[in-house]
Amino acid sequence: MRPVIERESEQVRQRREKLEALRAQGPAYPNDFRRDAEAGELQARYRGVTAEELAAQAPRVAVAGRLMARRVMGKSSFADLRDVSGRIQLLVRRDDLPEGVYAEFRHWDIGDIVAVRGTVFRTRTGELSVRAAEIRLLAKCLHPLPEKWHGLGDTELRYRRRYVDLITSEATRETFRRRSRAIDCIRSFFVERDFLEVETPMMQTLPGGAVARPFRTHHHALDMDMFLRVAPELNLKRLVVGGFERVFEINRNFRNEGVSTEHNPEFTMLEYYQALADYEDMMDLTESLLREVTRTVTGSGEVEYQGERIDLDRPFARMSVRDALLQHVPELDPAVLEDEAASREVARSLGVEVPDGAGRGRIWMALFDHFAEQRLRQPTYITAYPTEVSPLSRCNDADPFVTDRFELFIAGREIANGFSELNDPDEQAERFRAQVDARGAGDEEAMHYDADYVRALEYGLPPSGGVGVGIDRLVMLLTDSASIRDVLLFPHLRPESGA
RNA sequence: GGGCCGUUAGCUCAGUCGGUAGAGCAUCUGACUUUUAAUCAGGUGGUCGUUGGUUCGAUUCCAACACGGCCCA
Repeated sequence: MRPVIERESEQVRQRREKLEALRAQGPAYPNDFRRDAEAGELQARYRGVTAEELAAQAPRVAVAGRLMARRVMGKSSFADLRDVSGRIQLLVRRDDLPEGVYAEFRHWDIGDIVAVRGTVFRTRTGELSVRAAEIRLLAKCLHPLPEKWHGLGDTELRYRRRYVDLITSEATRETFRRRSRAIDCIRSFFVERDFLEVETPMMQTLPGGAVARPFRTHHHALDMDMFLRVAPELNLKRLVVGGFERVFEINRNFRNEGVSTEHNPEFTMLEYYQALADYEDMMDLTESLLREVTRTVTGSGEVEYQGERIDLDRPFARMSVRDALLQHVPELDPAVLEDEAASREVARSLGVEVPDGAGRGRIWMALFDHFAEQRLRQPTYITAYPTEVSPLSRCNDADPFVTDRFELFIAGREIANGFSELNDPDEQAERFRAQVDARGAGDEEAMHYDADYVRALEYGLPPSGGVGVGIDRLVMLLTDSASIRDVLLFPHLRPESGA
């Protein structure tokens, strides 16, 4: 890691001197220039227009952007200008400009923000360019940009100085455009289906809705501890009780866990709830959603992720936790799964750690996490999760050991989690009590008893289905990103040390 | 939390079996009026992540620490 307190480099000093010279001449940061064209728009507009046709039209344009390259040949220079839409070449000639301007231009730096008025034309080699009749410096870049060819390679610097990464890397820009497009598409998908978008509190007096450790904070005026939410789930179901029968929220959750290529302490979650629907309806809905988002963002229902073809066009496979265990753990006898002591014994013999106090359900999941999860490459719904690990899900009518719940796995990673909602208030109260017991036994992730939520259920929650989708992981898939940090503009890192 | 790897010029990287460092790009000076990784000539720029140890001498060897990456829990 480089020291934070940077000695001013030779190059920064030189650029600062240039800035001081600019200040002496007048406003160094003017804001009176307005453009009437963007680079990408010009490229599109004149595609296929010949040099002769362009010369006849001689369109006048005003453009502005960052100077990305310069090729000086004496009294004439070419430069690359980049704006939000793309790139266009400038031709800057001494004899086209007012006296003295060209000499100044030659001292500008790569990275400077410049404005140009001029004529669109095609060069000898056919490249669309703007021949400058007027050129101004709008904002000085005081730091040298990373090398044009390799860009910024230091991953740490890419995350810490995302602005530099974005200046330098088209791949990074494209990742975040795709992220935005994905969220836009998700929003349209639900709005078209008459779902209401809502926002529920990030700060809660009681964290709930997921099995996770929360962040704690403090409200000074009220002098009370509060928690950052680990999920919006309970509030969203309160809204369904209130009569908003289809709701969704796209927002941040906070979980006080480790940081890894798949975990960031704050992450974006999509949750949606629909009355008069069960988990199978929600699987169908989720499948349509993911297929549509994938096609919209990537142009195809098939994506390549880290060298692997992932097909979201084909119907997603569906398999119960139990069947997944039997398929992926050959040592397992079906009878063993029915017996807690035998299950624990097998887990131990296979080197799978099982937490103290875990019942048969948690043992199943320990085995599943260890053996099955990473083998689920193509989109696969795993269903029938043990009730023990599903405190908010409705029990299966035929087999109350499991719930009507699913999780979706793609490329070995959990992408979505959904279920038929438990809407029996008395049973929910009982499940909360079991969670409180687990908490008492040392499970820090176990849920609290949420009396108001039980009361909401007492008013009657229509039978409903609900789903949560991890947006960051979905975007990783859509952008072929290996780490969650690559799809977060400002991933959490330790503070830069003070040298 | 554990293991492995990395940290050298603004950027991307070489290198020193221990004698205080190089390249390309960028930057500066000069040449050049259609280039596109422009070209040509010459220059500037470094507490070799931090601290300590070994040594006549450490950027290099050793240790601790910091930050990051990958894997594991």
